[in-house]
Amino acid sequence: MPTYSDNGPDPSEQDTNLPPPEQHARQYAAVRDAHETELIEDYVELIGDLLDHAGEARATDIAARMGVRQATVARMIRRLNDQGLVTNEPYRSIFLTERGRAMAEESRKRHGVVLQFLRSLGVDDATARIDAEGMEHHVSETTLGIMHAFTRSQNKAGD
Amino acid sequence: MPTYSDNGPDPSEQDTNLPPPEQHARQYAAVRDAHETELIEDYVELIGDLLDHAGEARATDIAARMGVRQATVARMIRRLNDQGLVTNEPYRSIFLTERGRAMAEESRKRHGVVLQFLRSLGVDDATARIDAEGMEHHVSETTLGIMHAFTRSQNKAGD
DNA sequence: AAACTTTTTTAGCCAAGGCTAAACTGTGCA
DNA sequence: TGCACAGTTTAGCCTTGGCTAAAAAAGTTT
Ligand SMILES: [Mn+2]
Ligand SMILES: [Mn+2]
Ligand SMILES: [Mn+2]
Ligand SMILES: [Mn+2]
Repeated sequence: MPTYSDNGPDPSEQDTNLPPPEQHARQYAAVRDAHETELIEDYVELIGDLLDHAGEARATDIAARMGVRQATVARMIRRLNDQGLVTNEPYRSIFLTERGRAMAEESRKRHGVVLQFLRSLGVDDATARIDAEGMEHHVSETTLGIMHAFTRSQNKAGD
Repeated sequence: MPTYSDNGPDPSEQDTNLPPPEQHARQYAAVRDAHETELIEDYVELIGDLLDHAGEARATDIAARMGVRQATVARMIRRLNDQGLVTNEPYRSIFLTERGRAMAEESRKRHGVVLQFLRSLGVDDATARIDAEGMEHHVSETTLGIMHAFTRSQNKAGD
């Protein structure tokens, strides 16, 4: 029977106490950082998916899948171009740069790990897809590794 | 050796195929919805925590823990007041309304479930806190329930 | 009591990310 | 060939959530 006496703080206390202010602030700062890159990553990932599955990435399709207006997409494409993630010429389809492809691949992989993890936890597909879309940007490398390992062990057990 | 022939779509295909455009759009819409309420919830939750642990919630402390400037906090407090979540008088401490208390309690609970879940997955405390701060807003009720059940079963197994 | 310090508030700047409306381009069909 | 329609771009509006700077109130010290 384990005791926690000389094993760090009492775990029941760990929940009710606030972390020190600086650590607390770093938590929120990490969330703000994630939100800065989140949309960019989703656009790049989506463009990569469209290129792979539909052969080309048109603004109309991006708008339909993002659920926003074309004007919104047009401005975002300009921003992606400014950041060196896509190449595009007026009235033509959009392509990823080398950097864009790398980001798309990264995002696709991370998104997949989170989605599979939720599925192997027992979450239904539609819900898992919704939750993964938001969660993926807030999962650290550490947690991602643990999720991946968990998924693998689950799938091994159930084959 | 299992076959997937009459068992729905081939699971290996489930990852590489895009969902239909309308479903895809709903995923991103859900993320946008979550982001609309996210900050509000974090403020209300933090104010509740400060009231419980420090006895009062001062703008300075909120700013320090949020990692933002006081001017930013001041404007957010006005917004919370407009939304009927807090009461505040000039140069005095901030209090939660009935609705505010309810939201704080909700958020606190949900945050706790996600944090405990990550811990029981094996994520270290500091990382779990950072990830939970962002993930909590993107976890559906369905997934939350599954996380809670998982945590309970883990803790039962390890006592 | 006066002076100084801290806290709070207000005003105004900026970028991001939604929107509508209108102009422009390109394509396909009569 | 010409024209209509679909797709794209641009201009300009709005809200959110950061920021700085400066004014005003409250609290503390001498
Ligand atoms: Mn994604
Ligand atoms: Mn996403
Ligand atoms: Mn949070
Ligand atoms: Mn988020």
